[in-house]
Amino acid sequence: MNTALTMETTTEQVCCAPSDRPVLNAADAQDSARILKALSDPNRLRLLSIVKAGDGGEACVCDLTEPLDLGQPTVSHHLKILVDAGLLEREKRGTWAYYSLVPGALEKAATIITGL
Amino acid sequence: MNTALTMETTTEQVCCAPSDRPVLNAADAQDSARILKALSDPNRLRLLSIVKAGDGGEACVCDLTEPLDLGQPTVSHHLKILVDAGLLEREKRGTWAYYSLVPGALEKAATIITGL
DNA sequence: GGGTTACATCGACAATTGTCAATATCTTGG
DNA sequence: CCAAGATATTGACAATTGTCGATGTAACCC
Repeated sequence: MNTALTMETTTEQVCCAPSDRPVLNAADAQDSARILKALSDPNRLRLLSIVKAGDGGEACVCDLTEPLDLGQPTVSHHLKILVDAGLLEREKRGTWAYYSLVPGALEKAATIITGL
Repeated sequence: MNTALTMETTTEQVCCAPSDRPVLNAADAQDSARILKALSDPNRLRLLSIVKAGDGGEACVCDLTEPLDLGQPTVSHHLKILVDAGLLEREKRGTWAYYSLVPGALEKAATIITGL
């Protein structure tokens, strides 16, 4: 919303002087939050874990529906969120859709946190 | 945290170890998701960034309300979520409440992601 | 004590989210 | 082409979330 973060020269320093160090701006924060929001659901974390541990680092939806005890549309929905966040990639082979981790995506997501 | 303590006695490694791989179970997933959920909001990310960049690694609410363009109750609400998640700690000095990062908390949160 | 300041809590509200049932789409096999 | 299977999409719903205004609380100052 407010992309204009103009620093007005206020002379009142009642509490503690804020230091002008590099601070996450609103736009970058929204970008980072979108990725972390995809990681903030327990079922999606389990999906990533199962995919990562899967044979060949991939898994199809039929392998993911059962261990999570969720309906198939719900699993597809979560997978879509993870793909949109750039964490998973989808490859369709025949009737099945295989999901695998995007290389380096999890490390990049972790860097968002440590690099705050 | 590392549950891989099964030091196998020089047995032959099969290339495709079948079923029981270390996959995140439901309880751990919920724990991890709670921490990551606290990090999944852009304003909370900015709060952490401002606190981290603040003088002495801390900041009081009066320094946090203005740059986020949020009301004071909303900032307090976000700060409570971050404290409950174990990411921030609160210290009251006089009238002011100073928030600072819990040492190692961000790194631990990042490990949740990379260690999936 | 009374007023002011800094922060927390409460109650309400709209927006978002996670889930499912139903349906659509797409691929393979007969 | 038709049937069956795997996955995606849609629509609906309850639950959660982010935000604000009003109020409560606690510490400081006159």
